[in-house]
Order: sequence, then C-alpha cells, then structure tokens
Amino acid sequence: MEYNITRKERDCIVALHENSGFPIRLFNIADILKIKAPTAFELIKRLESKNIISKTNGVISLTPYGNSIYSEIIMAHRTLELILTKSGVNSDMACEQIEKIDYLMDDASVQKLFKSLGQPQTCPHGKPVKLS
Amino acid sequence: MEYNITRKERDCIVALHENSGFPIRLFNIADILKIKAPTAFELIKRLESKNIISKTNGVISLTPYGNSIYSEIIMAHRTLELILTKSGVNSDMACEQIEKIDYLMDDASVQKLFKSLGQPQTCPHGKPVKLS
DNA sequence: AAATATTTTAGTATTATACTAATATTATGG
DNA sequence: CCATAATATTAGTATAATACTAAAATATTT
Repeated sequence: MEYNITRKERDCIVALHENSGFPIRLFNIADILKIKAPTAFELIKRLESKNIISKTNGVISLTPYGNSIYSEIIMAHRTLELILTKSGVNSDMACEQIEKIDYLMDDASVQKLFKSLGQPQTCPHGKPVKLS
Repeated sequence: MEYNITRKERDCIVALHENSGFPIRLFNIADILKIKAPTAFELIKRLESKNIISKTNGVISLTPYGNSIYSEIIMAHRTLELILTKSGVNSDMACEQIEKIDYLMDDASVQKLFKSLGQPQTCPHGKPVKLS
C-alpha cells in the first residue's frame, strides 16, 4: 500500500479507529490528541487531502484507504509488541516504544515477522494482531 | 543515556563514525549525506550545540557523548537487523527499513532483545553488534 | 599574491506542528 | 424564532527541521 504519514497523523488514525463506537468530531480529536481545535483542524485537513479520512456533517471517519493504513499500523504494532514482550520488555513500555515506529515499518517486513512468530492470533493485551 | 535526535542527525552521526579512518570535514558530510554545504552547516551546528560532535580546525568528530549515541544506534540497528533477517527479510531491505527506526529505539528494550537473541556477536553482515 | 578550496552568512522556502484570538456556523433550549 | 452555547474555521504568528541559491569570508595551495 505504501503510505507516508507523520506521528500525529498516525495517532489520529488510531484514535479514529479505536473510538469508532460513537461519532467522532473535530473537537473529539482535539481532546484525544490533546491539541487545540485549530491544530486539529490542520491535521484533519491534511488527512483529508491524503484521502485517509473524510467528514460528513462534521463526523469524521476513516476512508477505506485510511482503514487499510490502520490495519497495517496495528499489525506492525502488535507484531512488534509480541517480539518485545517476549524478550521481557514490560508491555506498557513496549507499547510506548512501538508507537514511535509502527507507522514507519514496511508491511512486507512485518508480514515476515508475523509468519516467523507463527501467525499469532492475539497481542499481549489479547487484541487481535491481524485485522480484516 | 536518553538522546533525542532526528533522522538526518542520525545519518550524520553514523557517517562520522563509519568514516573515522580519515579526517571528516563539512564538505565530506555534505557529500556523504548528499546535501549542500549550507544545509550541512546547519546540521553540524545543531549537533555541536547538542554536544554530539565537535570541530577542530574544520575536522569534525564525535564527542564521547556522540560516540555513546552511535553505539546505541548501531546496537539497535544490528539487533533489529538480526530479527528481521531471521524472519526471512532480505538483508538490504532490513537495513533500509531499520535505518528509519534504530535511532528511535529505547536502549533498555534493545538490551532485552539482544539478550533474548543469545547475545550474538555479529550482525548478518558480520559486523559486531555490541560496541565499546 | 593569485587562484582554488572550503566555510559561513544571508535570504528564502516547505512541511509539520502548535498556539491565540477572532469570526463564522450549527445546534439547542426556551 | 431567537438567543445562547457549542463547534468549526480563518487569520495570524511561532518554532524546528530540512533544504536550497547566491554571495561573502576564510583558508589553503600553488
């Protein structure tokens, strides 16, 4: 898929997916990411222009492309999380660590790591590794 | 040690160490990193102000602090490289991948990964994993 | 000293991030 | 339906990292 995003964009994508239970608006993003509305506005504008999110009546959601990026991020995240925790890294530590890099990983490499781990179903928190 | 550097700063640090056989000057850095002299000048100024490099008669070298950062980067790099190549990722691919993240890794996590790999002496290219 | 090499300054640009203050828009309660 | 409150947007500013060109300053070397 080959996407190119920044850390804040990554956090926004993840926040959108993880809060998909209710309608997310600009001010929710601002709250979750702890940024002011105009900063969120800019971020959202950028993600819209990249076709990663879309807005309908102020409600923001991931596009199919955005969703596919989320899947790659989360797969990388949980795969790496497994590797780190297996080595004895505390799982909160691991999570914090990996947030910095999961969106930078190449999917092909992550797939290979995943296979070499025996295609595990869940991450250390019990969440599914592979989505969709 | 807890350092905070950017990708270009990382590349500069690595270039300095890997070319330590001869005196490296600003124009060498510019050549190696494929940037123009004024851009290199800025980069070098930043690294000097962070106490990572120092200049003597135009010859640039890593400070002890800079060297310790290099060691952490390279340990992270080779440890991750081993993990990826073990999973079947081509070693050039792995290297390219890991350059993007090695300088972002927390050293404590890397140490644990390294131990869980059995404290290997060398990376896939035969270079030492652990320096100093 | 002249020519060449190298460094530095000055000025500009872009992208991502972030803020305040003000304005506009939309929704809601009365 | 209108006033208030809630949300979103615009305008303006700022910083850090990256990068460039053109010009000036320094060194170095014939």
